[in-house]
Amino acid sequence: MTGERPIRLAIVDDDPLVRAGLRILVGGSPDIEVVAEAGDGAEAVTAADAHWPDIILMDIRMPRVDGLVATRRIRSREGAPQVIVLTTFDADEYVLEALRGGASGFLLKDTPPREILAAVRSVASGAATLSPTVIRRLIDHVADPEAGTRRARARARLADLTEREREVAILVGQGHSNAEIAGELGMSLPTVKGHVSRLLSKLDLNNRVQIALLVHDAELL
Amino acid sequence: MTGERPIRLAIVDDDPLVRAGLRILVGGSPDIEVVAEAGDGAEAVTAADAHWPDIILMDIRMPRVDGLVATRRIRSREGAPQVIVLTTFDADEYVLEALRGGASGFLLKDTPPREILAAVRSVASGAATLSPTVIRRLIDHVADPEAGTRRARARARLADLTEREREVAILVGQGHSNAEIAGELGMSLPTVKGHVSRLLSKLDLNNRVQIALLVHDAELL
DNA sequence: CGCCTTCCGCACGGATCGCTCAGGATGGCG
DNA sequence: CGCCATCCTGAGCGATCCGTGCGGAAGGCG
Repeated sequence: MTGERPIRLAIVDDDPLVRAGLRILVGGSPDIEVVAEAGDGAEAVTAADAHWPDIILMDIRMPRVDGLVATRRIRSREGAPQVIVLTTFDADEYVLEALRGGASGFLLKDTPPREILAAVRSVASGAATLSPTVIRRLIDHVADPEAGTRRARARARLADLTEREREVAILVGQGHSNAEIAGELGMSLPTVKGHVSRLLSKLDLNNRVQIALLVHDAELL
Repeated sequence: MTGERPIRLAIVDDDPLVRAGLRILVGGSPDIEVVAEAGDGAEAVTAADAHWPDIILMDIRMPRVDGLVATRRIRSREGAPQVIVLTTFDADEYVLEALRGGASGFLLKDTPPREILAAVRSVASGAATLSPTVIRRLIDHVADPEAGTRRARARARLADLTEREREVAILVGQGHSNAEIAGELGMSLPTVKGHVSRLLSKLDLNNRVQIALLVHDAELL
């Protein structure tokens, strides 16, 4: 990697001291070159357009336009630079919002300098880098025990249905009427009714909406 | 960390060669001690009970009981050991299922030996460790633009509803009948019908199931 | 084969849903 | 005040849904 052209880096932080620190940090690495700095999100967007960096180190809490919004704006273009969020706050909302906005990294400011540089290189080569606590947050978020067991329970209840019944249940879950289902599955309307009726009784439900909700909990799409 | 008692490690893989390789790898690290080995998921569960390791390196594809099921079983107990999944396959399903099952690590088998050891130590000290490609997968999953915008779109459609209409919509989304809604909100049955009817027309839908699905997309629970 | 079980299919009736039309209450505006 | 707009409320009626009952096809078993 060091034999290639240097990585073009932009630094975005409202605190001049932080920017200076990062600049000095990068100064020791000939394979990384600081091509732009910005003090808020608005400047960041224009700087990204003007200097086409490979990577942007982005703070979140900044005046005018914050880093999350700036990230989304920058990443919405084709061939946009990669964004690594670098902040003191690892609140769940921030992490998810940043990653959804297109960030490829999320580092806390207590990250050792060496690892910040490593993250820049790693993201430049296509990977993603997150601080350990951020990874933990992300895992907890997808692991969401509630959602997991709800799906499992729903699947269990749907387990001993006939193949035909399951097909009908899924179409009910899509919001189709009995007539539509009849057409879709090639059977008569009263037959569909029969299946729906059996579904209600087997699953101990009161109406088709509850069938639909159960199907969605089971994630049969 | 090296001054403490050694990390108790269990190795679970159906391939004796892989187990041997890992054993030799760990052999060079005095701070890690292999206390158990297992060749399938069932053995893994009993071994975890018998030897209470701190960390388990777990393969996924194994005869009888696979690593995902074994992970879930082991992690369902109090004070269970941490599990690091170590596999060649990084399919989305595997990653999510493993993390939901309680795994604290997910490494691909092409991970350099040094980093496997680092991951063991890191997880032992409470952090989580994922291979870069796995992190990428995880990010893509939470970033899922579809889910994010679906919620946003659903909210937008529900935005210009009356307060009363929204209340009715939510109860429809819970699977309640019109009569139940009437009781719940203290109005007459025909009134509820009127609201539902207006909901269908305003939202351009065909039946109450679709209202329910929209409410759930908007996450109004 | 005869018997049983399970599933699919269908028809009828009562219950529920969904549409249309309309009255009444509130608030803004000239 | 008169007028309009918006919202909540309600009644009548046709369409759809849901429950019950029944017949037929397919498979297991003595």
